[in-house]
Formats: sequence, structure tokens, C-alpha cells
Amino acid sequence: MPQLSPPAASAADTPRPPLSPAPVLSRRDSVVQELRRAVVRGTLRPGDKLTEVNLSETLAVSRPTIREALNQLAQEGLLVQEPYRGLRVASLEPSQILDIARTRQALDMLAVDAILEDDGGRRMTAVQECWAEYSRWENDPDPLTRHEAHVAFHRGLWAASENSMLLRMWPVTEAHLTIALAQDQAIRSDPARASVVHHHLIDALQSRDRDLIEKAFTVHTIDSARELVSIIEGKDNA
Amino acid sequence: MPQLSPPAASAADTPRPPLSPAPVLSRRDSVVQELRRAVVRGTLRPGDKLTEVNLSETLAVSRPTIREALNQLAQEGLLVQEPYRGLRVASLEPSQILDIARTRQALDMLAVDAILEDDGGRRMTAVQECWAEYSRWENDPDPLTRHEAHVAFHRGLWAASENSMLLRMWPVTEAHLTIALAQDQAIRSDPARASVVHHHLIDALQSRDRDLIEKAFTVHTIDSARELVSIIEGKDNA
DNA sequence: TGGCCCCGGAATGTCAGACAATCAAAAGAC
DNA sequence: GTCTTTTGATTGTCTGACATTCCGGGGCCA
Repeated sequence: MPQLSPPAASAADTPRPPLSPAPVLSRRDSVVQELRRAVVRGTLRPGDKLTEVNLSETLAVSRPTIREALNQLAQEGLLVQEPYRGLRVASLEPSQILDIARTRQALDMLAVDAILEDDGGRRMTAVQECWAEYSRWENDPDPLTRHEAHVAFHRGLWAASENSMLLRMWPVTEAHLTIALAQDQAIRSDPARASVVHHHLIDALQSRDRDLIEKAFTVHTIDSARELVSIIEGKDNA
Repeated sequence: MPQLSPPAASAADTPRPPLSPAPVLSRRDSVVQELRRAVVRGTLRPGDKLTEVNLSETLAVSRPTIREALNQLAQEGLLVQEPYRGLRVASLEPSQILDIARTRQALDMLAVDAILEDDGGRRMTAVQECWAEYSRWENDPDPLTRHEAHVAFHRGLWAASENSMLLRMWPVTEAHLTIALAQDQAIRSDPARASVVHHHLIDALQSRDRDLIEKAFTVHTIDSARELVSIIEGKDNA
């Protein structure tokens, strides 16, 4: 049975600078955050079963609240719900990992086009700001912090495009990204490669050369996915 | 205060053929369906306020269950949640309507590429099946049935692509599509135009000519959105 | 021995009722 | 007339309970 910490503690010890205006997450959001982080950390692994009463005791939160959090995560796709049988941490087939990559590629390029089309350069400025934020954390010793910085960077790109629909689709995307990375720890623990790839990304973006950008995103997204898939399939055969 | 019917009744009187294997939706799903349909019917209009206790009484379902349904719809984007202040039916700015159209266009073409790439023609067969289903209902006298057929058709296209990520993104897409159409009743009540546009779509798809398909989707999605926006802006000025 | 049916445990799905936290606007004080 | 207080409304959360559904084990019968 995976062990989780109560959410009240973890909500306060966020290593981020005091950027949050102090909205002190609701209990439900704390639980959501705690579960997401547990997946990133590897405390919860794809396939693990979660029960409401169990989490309720472990996290010291009532069952209805836990339930709402689980429903939210299931809707995002981080958990899968089997009616009357419980919830499990989602796991992805290789084909699904490629689906995610292709879809992200399409949406990333949609964001890129919006960013490049911008008149006053406001959107590109937003990109640079979120890149600056990313670079502050990209080499953090804590893998969780690196992951959250990575996620925030890509979300920031979509936000910079000022396309409201992309932001609405982000939670689903983030959930699947998280699962894909959690699926194989080896990938997640290669910060150097991630760093290089992201530098290429931002360089390409600043060149404003669409083809170059597309290639950089392909390396980042599609190639990584293929690599991950081959690792997983190799492990299955072993 | 908009009037809604209890979900138990509406769940049973679906005019669809008995295709459902009899999963008899859970109460929560019944509430979700009822609220969605209320928006499509115009019983609930963008900006309308919903309260938990009120719905609980109207629909004869307990508050926790109502709450779960409302959370789900808020996550999809059909409702917007103002903390401690209640929920309202979402309403869209013109720029958001265009964002939705652009995003759908990108994802539709992603689906199209997958369908065209298919080796055995299985995916194109799936397209034809969902087109057949659509044509059975496209001229139904009930606008709700037409809307659900329309939605099912587009969902079917994404499903035919066999891209799992697209299916996960569908609920968000459907919610926004619903709001956009609910925003102006005039658009929804032009079944002839919708029919023509969809015939063009399917013709283009069967030609397998990617450029032709892209143009057809542009007419369907982008042009419709522009039209809707100009109607809304015209109404604002009046 | 082997297959079918029934039953109990376990978990979710749903309900009722209550209290605390929060926000908005009305009521009151200066 | 403006600021402060109060109050009402609504959500956020909790406790406890019951109904529903699924899985697997034990008993019955051939």
C-alpha cells in the first residue's frame, strides 16, 4: 500500500517563491495536488489501486472530499475508474503514448503559430518569461521540482498563445504527460537531455523560423515518445 | 428560474433506438445529461446561475450527487465556477469562439491524417458508419436530436482516427461547441445549412484529397465561427 | 472429481443532515 | 455620505448510514 502524506503539510512546503497570491487551496485541491505529486514521485505507480476509504484515512480527509478529488483526476485521465470496482493509476499502451505525442505536437504548433502571428510581440515576451521561470528550476536537485517546472513551461507556451481552448485542454494533457513519464523512471531521471532539448526549443522559437520550430518540437515530443516506447517494449521482452 | 425535469424520466424517453446495452446511467450521469440537454434546449442559457440546493430540489437528487455532476460539467467548461459564489452556465467571448474553431480545426485535421493513413481502410469504414448514423437523424424535427446527432458525428470522426488522446479531449470540445451554439439560437435553427456543410465534409473525406478536406473543414468550422461572431457582435451593437 | 449456483465481503454509489467558511449586499454608526 | 457591521445566502466539508454492484469462495449436485 503506497504511503502518502496528509495534504495540509505538503500544501505549505512548496519550494516555489511566494508568487501565489495566497489562495490557500481548498482541501479538495490539496488532495488533487498530493495525488498528482505522488504519481510524479513514483510513490503511486501506474496500475496501483486506490480506494476511497483508504485514502480518506491516509490523508485525513473525509470520503466525499476524497471522492471529488478522485473524480477530477479520473476526468483528467490520471486515474481510470472501473465502476463499483475502484480506481487505478492510469497506465498507457505504447500506441497511446504516440497518440499523445502527435496530439501535443499539433497543439504546440497551433500555439506557435499564434505566438508568431502576434503583432506587438506580447506573446513572445510571455514565452520568454516562462522560459526564464523554467531555467531557474531546470537543474534543481529535486526531480519533482524539475517535473513541475517542465510542465509549467509547456503550459506557459500554450498560455502565451492566448488561446483559451488550449488552456482548457491543458489538464488532460498534463495528466497524460505525467503518466507517460511515470511509466518509466529512467526517462525522468535524465535532466541533462531534457535541458538540451528545451534549449533547442527556445532557440528555435526565438528565431521565429516556423520550420525550425517544428523540427525542434518533433525532437522534443515525437522522438522522446518513440524513445520511451522502445524502452518500454524492450523491458517487456526482457 | 429555469425549470428542469427530473432525470429519471428524461433518461428513459430517449428517442434513440435501443442501441444502449442497458448500462442505465448512474444518477450523476443522468443529472449531467439533463443539464447538458437543458443548455442545448435553451432551458438554461449562458449566464444563468445554478445553485446546488435548488437543483437538488428540482431534480430530486441529493446535494452531493448534484455537486459531483456540477463539478464534472465545470471541468468540461460547460459551467464556470466562482468560488463560494455559485456556478453559472458559461458564456463565450467572440475571441474564445474563434479559439475553439482554430483548435478544433487543428484536431480535426489530425484525425483526418490518421484516417487517411490507415492501411486496411478500417478507419474510413468507421467514418462511413458514423456518417450513416448521422444521416438518420440530421433532419429530425427535434433540435435536440439534431444537435446530439451532430455532436456524435464529430465525436465519431475523432473516434475513427483511433487516437485515444482525441477522445479524451472530446468532452471539453463538446462542452464548448454546445455553448457556442447555445449562445445564439439562430444558428442552431438552420438545419438545412448544417446538412449541406456536412455533406460537403463527407464528400471531401471520401475523395481522400487532403487539401479538399481541409477546405471543407474550414468552411464547416472556421467560417461558421466567424459567422456566429458577427451575429453576436451585430446583436451587441443593436 | 468437476461444474454450477448461491452467498458474503468489499468497494463504490447515493442519501440525509449538519456545521464552518466565505462572499455580497443590506443595515447601522459616525 | 461614507465606512463599518451584520446578516443572509451559498458553497466547502464532515459524519454516518444504507443501497447497489462486483468478485471470489463454499456448498450442492451430477
